[in-house]
This record gives sequence, structure tokens and C-alpha cells, in this order.
Amino acid sequence: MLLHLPLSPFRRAAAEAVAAALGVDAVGLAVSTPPDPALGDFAVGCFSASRTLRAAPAALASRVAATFSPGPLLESAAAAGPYVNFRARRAALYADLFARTLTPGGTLVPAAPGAGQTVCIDYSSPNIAKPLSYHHIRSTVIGHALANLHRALGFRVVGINHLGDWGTTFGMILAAFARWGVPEPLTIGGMAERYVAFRKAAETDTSCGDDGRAWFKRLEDGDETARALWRRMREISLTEFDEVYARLGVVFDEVRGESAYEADMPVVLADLERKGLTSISDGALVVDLADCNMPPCLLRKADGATLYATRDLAAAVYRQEQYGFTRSLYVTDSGQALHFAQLKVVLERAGHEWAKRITHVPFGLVRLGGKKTGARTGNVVLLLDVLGEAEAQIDATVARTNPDLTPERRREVARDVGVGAIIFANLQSQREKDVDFELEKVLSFDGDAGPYLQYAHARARSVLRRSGVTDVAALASSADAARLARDEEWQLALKLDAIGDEAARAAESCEPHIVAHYLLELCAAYSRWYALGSQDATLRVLCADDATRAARLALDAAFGATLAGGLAMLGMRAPEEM
RNA sequence: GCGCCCGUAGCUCAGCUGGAUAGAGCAUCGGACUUCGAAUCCGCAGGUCGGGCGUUCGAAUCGCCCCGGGCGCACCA
Repeated sequence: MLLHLPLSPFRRAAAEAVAAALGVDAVGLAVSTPPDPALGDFAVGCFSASRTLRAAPAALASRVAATFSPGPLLESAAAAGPYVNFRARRAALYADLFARTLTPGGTLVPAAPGAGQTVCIDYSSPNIAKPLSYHHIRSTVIGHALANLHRALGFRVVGINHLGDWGTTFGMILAAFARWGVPEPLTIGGMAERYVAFRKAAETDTSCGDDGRAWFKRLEDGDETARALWRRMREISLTEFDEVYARLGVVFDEVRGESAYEADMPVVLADLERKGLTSISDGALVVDLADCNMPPCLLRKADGATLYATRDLAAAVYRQEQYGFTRSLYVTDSGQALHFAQLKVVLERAGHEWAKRITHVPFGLVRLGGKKTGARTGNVVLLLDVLGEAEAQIDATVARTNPDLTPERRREVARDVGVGAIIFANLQSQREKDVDFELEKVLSFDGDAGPYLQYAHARARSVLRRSGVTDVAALASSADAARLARDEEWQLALKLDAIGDEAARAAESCEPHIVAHYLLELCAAYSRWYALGSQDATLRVLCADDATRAARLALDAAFGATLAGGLAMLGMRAPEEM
């Protein structure tokens, strides 16, 4: 893993202070938070330095503290065992926060890390002719969050929806159409029905397999009947998919199916053959990977038809040639780990040094009632149904808690919050954990959940609206940080300051849950501060003292803007009211 | 059989580039709204970090071996 300096200027100053005092490299010094705020704002452990300098960590920490001289960002350093605990200059940190968040286009997430880099992210990538089901949401939402995250950090992002629009599956559906006719008007539901029926028939009727393969061959060979039907299926599917994507607020930079690589595949195969990497095994063209302790990678079936791996190979080359990526991510379920491992090895053997920049970003599967989901078994929940249910429940809640909203506005809010809750639920924990879908659980909106974050945002914005302040940028310069004397205010400020480093960590490890978890903590810090006002009116943002009110409003606005940016990184909306 | 992933409080999960007393939410119990939004906040209680051995000054975190669950492993994607 790459190590770099913290993005927060204050955290960076802490790392550099230790590095300067001890004569070690600041890169790699982890800046953490002391377990008790009374100890300090930032902590740097002297463990790694102790190994290189062959001295006791505690002695090194004392040396750092003794030689520390206050600067514009940090005011003190104290040794506590092996740690050096730093205190930031509060006025400086507040001023920095306000300057970076309250100006138009301001953000605490710097665009430097990704400068000059391009990342391709393959996400969602459903098969056409099957409805988008709940399990599709994982790739869609994780990939979209990773795209937003990288974009926020300054990367050029190419979000790719690599549609599964090619393969024997379509041969089977075409064969089913030939046997039983095309259900009109044709919908995804109709296609899927034929597919399931065909699979079922194939269990007893052995001619089905050959029939399906033959139809796919016809499709590949350009047979016009097959092509026309296939084009129709593709168009109808895309139209239905777009409805769901619009609902989720998910966008792509490139929608390019497997079929787009039809012409490239012979070229890729010829290249591999020329390089002597392929062999024929049982009539199929394969790359033997036994020396890597992997099963062979199948590139062409005995009947001449291409496979998944062939198309992904061609797509990988296309992406490198088209975009020159510095990183290429594939967000798919963990069951495909072997496929991507094979893909990388084959590309490497073909002499593509960029193959090592390809990363599979796996996630655990979604179970339904304890069983694996799948169109083949019919064990699915439609994504639209889940979204609709979430929105209906939120709509009912809003009708109760905020009866002044117009029905139209309420529906908007229900959409933002309902969809947000589903998105957040899918980003909250580590990708690789399997999840068992339970509607009641996904729709429980108390505590650590999407609505908690959006509620905090609505509150922060509501306070700002009531204040009558229209020029937040002016708050940045007029706010007197000395008026922010509460510990709760300071803890909130420290949390805000950390967002850049959290976002960078999330992007680097491809773990959006790092940001999700961070935002929960950020909102908890805000809610704790906000709640002081319900006991004591002088502690409210909108208190009687003008100068104090201005300072608190600046903090409130900084929070609102940062949270909105954080939610946007996860692909969630930040409603003004709810 | 081989390979990969997961196993932390009753439940769902953070914490895992080794480090300061293992943290949240839900559920239970007890508090806090006549005034900035209670979809909130505060508190009580709850843990042999699946088990064992090892490395280390120090292991939930690293290594090895078990146990439990899941997923892959030739013409599906």
C-alpha cells in the first residue's frame, strides 16, 4: 500500500513536527486521534521511528515534545508514553475550515491526489433481458460511490456500464422465442420468463442445449433475424434500466456492452496465438495457467463461440488504449475473483505492463431468505419494488412529522431519503461481507442509517435559513473563532478537518464504508453540539449574542456544506428539509 | 480435494499499514422537548474479539494449524 502525508494541513504539520525532531521521513507516520480529547487533538506514535533509530519510543516522544516549537498551525506538543499529542491552534483551524467550505465551490476534499490520473470503473454491468434485482444494487452503488470519491479527489473518472449483452444466454432466449414465440408487447419480464422456461425445459430436453448454442452462433454470424430480435431486447432492456438508474441517481460515462467487442475479439485471440500463449484443449482454445496454480482460461469454445474472458480481455485492451488508465477497477461479486485473476495473468503474459493496474473490487453476495439469489432460480426481489417500498414508508413518516410540506415536495423528499437509505445500507459495511436481504432491516431508519445523516443536514440548513443569513461567504471572514469555546464545537471542527484523509483512504482501498462510517461520526458530533441547545438557549446556534451567533452559524454552514459533499460522494442527496 | 472470503456485545456492524481502558446502532431499562427540527441527545447494562499454538516489549490486528459458514474451480456470465 502506498503511504503519503496527511491531506489535512494540521495533521500533516503533526507528522512533520515528529519527522523534523527525529530526523525521520514524515511519510508513513500515522496521525491518529488520542483516546481522550483531554490528551490532545492529534497523536503520533513513535513506534516506527523507534525501530529505525534503535531508541525507546517514550524517549523519542519526550525528545519531540521538548524540542517542539509552536507554529501557525500547532500550539503545543506533549509526550504521553510512546505518543506525542499535539494541540492545534483553534482559531487557525476554524479559519481554515471556514475559508475552505464557505466560499462558492469550496471543499475540504483536495483535488491534488488524483491529478493527472485516470481511473476506469466498471460497475453495475447487468445482463440485459433480466430485470434489475436487489442484488444488482451492490455493484451499482459501490461502483458509483467509488467513481464519485475518485472524482472528488481529482481523478479523471470513466464510469463504465459494461452490459452483459452477448453470450449463449441470448442464444437460449432466441431459441425460446423460436419455440414459443415472442411475447408481445416485449418487456424484460417477458424475456426473462422465456429464459427461465427454456432453462427448465433443458433439464429434461437435451436438444435445448444444442439449440441455444446454435442460435447464439447465428447471432454471432450476423443472421438478420437473430440480430433484429437481439437489438430489440437490448433497447427495451436499456430503457427499463435507465428508469432505475434515474431513480438511484446513478450515472455512467460510458455504456458499452460486451457486444461492442465483437470485432476486437479475433484480433485479441490472434495476438495471443501469435505470442504462443494458447493451446487447444478438448477442441477449445485456452491459455494454460497450470504453472500459476490456476485452471486454464477459456477463450473460445469447441463450437467456435467466444466467452466471457475473451470479451473482458478485449474490453481491458480497449480501455487502456482509449483512456490510458492509471487504475482500472471492476466492481463485481467475489465469485468472479478467479476470472479476474486469470484475466490479469493472461494480459501480463501478453506483455501488457498495465495489467498490474487492474484491480478486482469484490463484494459479498446478497442472499434472500438464506438462499443465493439468481434469475435462473427465480429467487429475486425487484430493485424497483424495494425502492418503492422505501419511498412509501418515508412518505408516510414525512406526512406525520412534517405536515406542512406540499404533497409534491413530500414525494421528492421521500425519494431522496428512501433511496438514500437503501444506498447507505449498501455502503455501510465492508464490501466482502455477505448480506442477507431482509426488507424490514433495510427499511429500519433509526440510528445509524441514511436518514440520520440527511436529518442532520436538514437541521443544519434549517438553522441557516432561520438565521436570515444569505451570504455564507461573508461569515467566513466575519466569524470570530474565539466565540467557539465549547468542546462540542471543537470536536465537530476536528471531525470536519478529517474528511479529506478519510476520503483518500476510502478511494485507495476501494472501501466506501470508510466514508459512510466517518459521516455517521461527523453527524454524531454535530447532533451532540446541536442538542446542547435544547437544555440551554444560550447554547443554541441562534443565540442572543450577535458575535457568537455569527461564529456558530459559520460552523453550522461549514458542517452542512461538508456533509452535503460527503453524501454526494456516496451518491446520496442532501435534502434541505425532511 | 485445491483456492479465496467471512467469523468482534442478544442482533447488525466499526476497529485489522501491530500500539494509549475493544467502539457504534438496534433491542431492554432509565432520563431530556411551552422557544434553533425528539427521524435527536444523555445514561445504565451487555464482549473467553470462533479455538489453539507461535512471532513481538506489546496481537481483535501478523504467521501456522484446527472449527463453523459462504463462494469459486472447462466450454454460463
